[in-house]
Amino acid sequence: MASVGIKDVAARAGVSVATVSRVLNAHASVSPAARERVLAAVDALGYRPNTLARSLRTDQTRTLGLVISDVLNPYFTELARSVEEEARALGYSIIFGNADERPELQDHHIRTLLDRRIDGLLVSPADGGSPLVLDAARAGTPMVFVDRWIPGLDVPVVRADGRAAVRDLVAHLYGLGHRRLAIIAGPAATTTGSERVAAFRDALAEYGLALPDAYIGQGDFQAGSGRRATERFLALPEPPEVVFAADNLMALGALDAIRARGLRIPHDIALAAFDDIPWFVHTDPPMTAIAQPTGELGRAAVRALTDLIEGRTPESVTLPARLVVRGSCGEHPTTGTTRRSDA
Amino acid sequence: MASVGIKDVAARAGVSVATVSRVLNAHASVSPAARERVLAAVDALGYRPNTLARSLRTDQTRTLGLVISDVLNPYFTELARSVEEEARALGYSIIFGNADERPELQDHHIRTLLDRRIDGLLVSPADGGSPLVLDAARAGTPMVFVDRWIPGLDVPVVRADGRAAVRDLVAHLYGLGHRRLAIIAGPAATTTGSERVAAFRDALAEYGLALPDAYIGQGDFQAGSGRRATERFLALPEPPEVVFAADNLMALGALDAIRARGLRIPHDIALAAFDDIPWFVHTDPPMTAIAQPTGELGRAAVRALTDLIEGRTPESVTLPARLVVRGSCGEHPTTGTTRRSDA
DNA sequence: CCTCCTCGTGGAATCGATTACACGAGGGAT
DNA sequence: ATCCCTCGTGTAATCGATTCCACGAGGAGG
Repeated sequence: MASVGIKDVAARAGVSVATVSRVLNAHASVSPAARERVLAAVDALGYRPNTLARSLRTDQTRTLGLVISDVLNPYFTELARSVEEEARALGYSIIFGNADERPELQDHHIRTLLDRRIDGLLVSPADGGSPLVLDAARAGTPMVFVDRWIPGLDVPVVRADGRAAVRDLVAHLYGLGHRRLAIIAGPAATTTGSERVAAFRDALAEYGLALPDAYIGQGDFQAGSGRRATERFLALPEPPEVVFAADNLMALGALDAIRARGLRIPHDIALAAFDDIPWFVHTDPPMTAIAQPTGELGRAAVRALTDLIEGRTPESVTLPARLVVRGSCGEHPTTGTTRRSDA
Repeated sequence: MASVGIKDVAARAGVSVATVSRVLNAHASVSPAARERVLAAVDALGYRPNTLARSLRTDQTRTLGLVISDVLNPYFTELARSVEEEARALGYSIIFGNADERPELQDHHIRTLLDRRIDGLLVSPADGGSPLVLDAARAGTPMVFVDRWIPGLDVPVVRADGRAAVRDLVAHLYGLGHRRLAIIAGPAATTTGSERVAAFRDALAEYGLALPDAYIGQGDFQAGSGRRATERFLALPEPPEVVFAADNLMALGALDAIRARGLRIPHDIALAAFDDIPWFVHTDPPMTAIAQPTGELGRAAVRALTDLIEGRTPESVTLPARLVVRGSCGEHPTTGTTRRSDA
């Protein structure tokens, strides 16, 4: 039971704990003979340093916290995966927290992570201004926002810019003859929630199209809200011809609602989504979507955070998203095909 | 910068650190007056106990490790979510590790988790006998297997039994007139990899059907392998009429391959999958799948592990999986519909 | 031969908590 | 009045590492 500690190693190697620590940390001046004996003892005893004790003493954990908005969202799991990968390559571990799009759960995880004395925090804030996040930022906790951010804070932001892609999407829809376009927005308290609506409205304006309030559904980035918003659209006296979901889960909900009504896509109504995921190639019909460079974002975010931690000065990063046209918005008159891009 | 410690609280409250610790841990005998002053000081200073120090001293972290096979697999993210939820309700935190179906990565994470002195480990082993896992189990690390397991170890297992559902699936396929049935298996080193093939073979035998080697594709539970196995099936002189993928990602790969060949489901070939996910309702066509009670499994696994940690004796849990018929295997002659179940 | 570095090493303080033990005050029983 | 508990509290040891400082040995330079 009593796990082996540095003292046991020292005893077996016939040296002091100081020397053991020195060889373990590649510190200066240890004789080859001593090093040899220590290494042998470590090996024989199967010694593993206690990271708790080490971190307590050195005041660093070589651990990063990542609070994502929703584990069930494939976009965020891909992000999480790339974050962990890059962190591992840089010698850090990641501890994840899943906010489930709930601010109080987000705060719970941030609190836990801070209590664990992580070296830095990667957050995709579920709301616009959790006091905890603000405090942590001001208290100097190394922090980087990824995907979403909170304005007015001196915290680097790593994200995708979807404005151009949204413009491309609207052009595509307009070219298909659609005029009544609706959007299912994310929470207004999140940057991605409001920005995507703004980008959509601006793009519509370029075509002389308005975005009436009735065509803005309030969602929360989860499937259920996409379903409800879509049902409301379909119940309108003049329903939209296109529904644009601000993330992939709300698009899933929209699919549910449209299918439940017995309508066909894109014949009866068109659908498009922000965030591209592998399943969109195989939905019925294949989904036109805006793809983010997710892996790049995750890696850039980790690099920014480790820069911050190790005393370098990171920059915010903005990468472009791009439109991937498939069949869910209708056949393109010029090409006569519903499929322009797939796996 | 110097974060506030228990000493600062003690000083401000005019008591000793022992007293502070006692009120914080709801220990016996502290006068109401002292408790009051301590609480006030904690509040005023924004004191948070250092979990590293606490854990070092008490030799417990109230943290569980969960090593999942693949974060990109919706089945495992759902599992992870329910595990975290139940653990939180029980007062534990979860640290995740993603093995990406790679044994060496799995071992990396187990090593890291053990180094962090987690109180217990939840594993879905990516291979049949990592020495690390065996050692940890024998060394008495509280451990529970979930979904997959390693035979011959005295470790509780929480999993779904798919045998009955697989039998139902084969009955369904047979009833539809299919006779040449193929399977894309998971790694033989995993229990789920070999069990699902065995269940499938046994069910076929009940109908007097054989499972030739050529109809067993070797996959690794990831999309790419599903694609390759399917391509091989399709290149056969006598290709199967049905492909049954042993998990949802390989089914995704199979869809890619089938689509790339320009074939139609279920007209040219039928497809079914183990693991049901929300997207399967909307694939083209909707996917017939075997659904596991994922949330139940996660919760049961956490309860088993905490039982183990807290000195109770947990039991292994086996829950039944069930068949969900949709359209991907063909129209049912008696019902004349392709959709029997959806969202 | 003496002095002065450098090198390898060990002793002991330290990180921030928990907790065994000791101790003094106050109250009840005799 | 004395004895003995109980209650509230503080002192100090402890968890397992890292690291400052001191010290002795040995080599180089004068």
